[in-house]
Amino acid sequence: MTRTGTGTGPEVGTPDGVPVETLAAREDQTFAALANATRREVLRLLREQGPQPVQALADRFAMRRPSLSEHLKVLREAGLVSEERAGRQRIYRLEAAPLADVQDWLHPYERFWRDRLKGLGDLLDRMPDDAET
Amino acid sequence: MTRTGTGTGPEVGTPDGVPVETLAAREDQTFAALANATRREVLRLLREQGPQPVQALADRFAMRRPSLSEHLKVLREAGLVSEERAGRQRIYRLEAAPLADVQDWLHPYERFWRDRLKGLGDLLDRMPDDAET
DNA sequence: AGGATAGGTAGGAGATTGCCTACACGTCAA
DNA sequence: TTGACGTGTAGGCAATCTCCTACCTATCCT
Repeated sequence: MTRTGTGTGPEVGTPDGVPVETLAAREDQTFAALANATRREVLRLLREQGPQPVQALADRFAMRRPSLSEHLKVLREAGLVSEERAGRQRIYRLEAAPLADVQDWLHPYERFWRDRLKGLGDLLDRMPDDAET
Repeated sequence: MTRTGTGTGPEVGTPDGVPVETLAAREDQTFAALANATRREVLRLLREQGPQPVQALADRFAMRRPSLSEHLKVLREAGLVSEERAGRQRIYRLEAAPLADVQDWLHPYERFWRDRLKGLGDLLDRMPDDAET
């Protein structure tokens, strides 16, 4: 797969000057990290019970510790967790910033389910996103 | 991997009586569908340009039509799109309801990035989710 | 009826994922 | 210092993903 952008424009960058390639890659990494139930569960544990060392997390899963370590690596590289070294332990902490990007991603879809639930959603199909009044 | 729930409780069902297994499976399907950049782009196209037949969508991607058909199948089975037959065409339409579930999933994380951006996020680490007030 | 158009399905190849067991490395305690 | 502890990494293996090229079915037009 080559084109992940609009599929049309030249697409050199954003208004901020941030290369789109980077943004798209980060988005991809975030969604990929969230695609796994174990990793989502790790995020939940860190959220509900605060920062924890690896073994405490591993105890909650039916898999060997090295496997969980790999999941933590994916989360770390996606920026969804951070690690702090404390003696021979590494304390993992939730870093929710990338989830804010997911919420931003969701935003333009919001009116679709809100309007539809109010029963007047079919209008949307004749009035697409880029044709606002 | 066996446990995708809390990792602790008996977890027989929800307050609504809906089996948790079904909910977790649906969540998994949704996140898995969103894990692919092509599929996210399809959703964006349907959102910005309204319902379209398969070929119109396929024209936007650097891949063969059958491959896109498979992506549409994934999206369909995740409930993110619906198809309506019109002659020999099949019009695909965005169905955003599962995205509302994603937003619900995001909610408990929200205060993490909001508070942290305000610079007082470290408090959260001493006051985890299930210890409110 | 016969050809063209729209799109789903089958089956296969190559890459990626997710698990495992072994092992390496740094830290702490005796 | 020596051994135990806490984690990450290497390498292997089976399953899944994502793309492809046929191929099939259904609809429309002449």
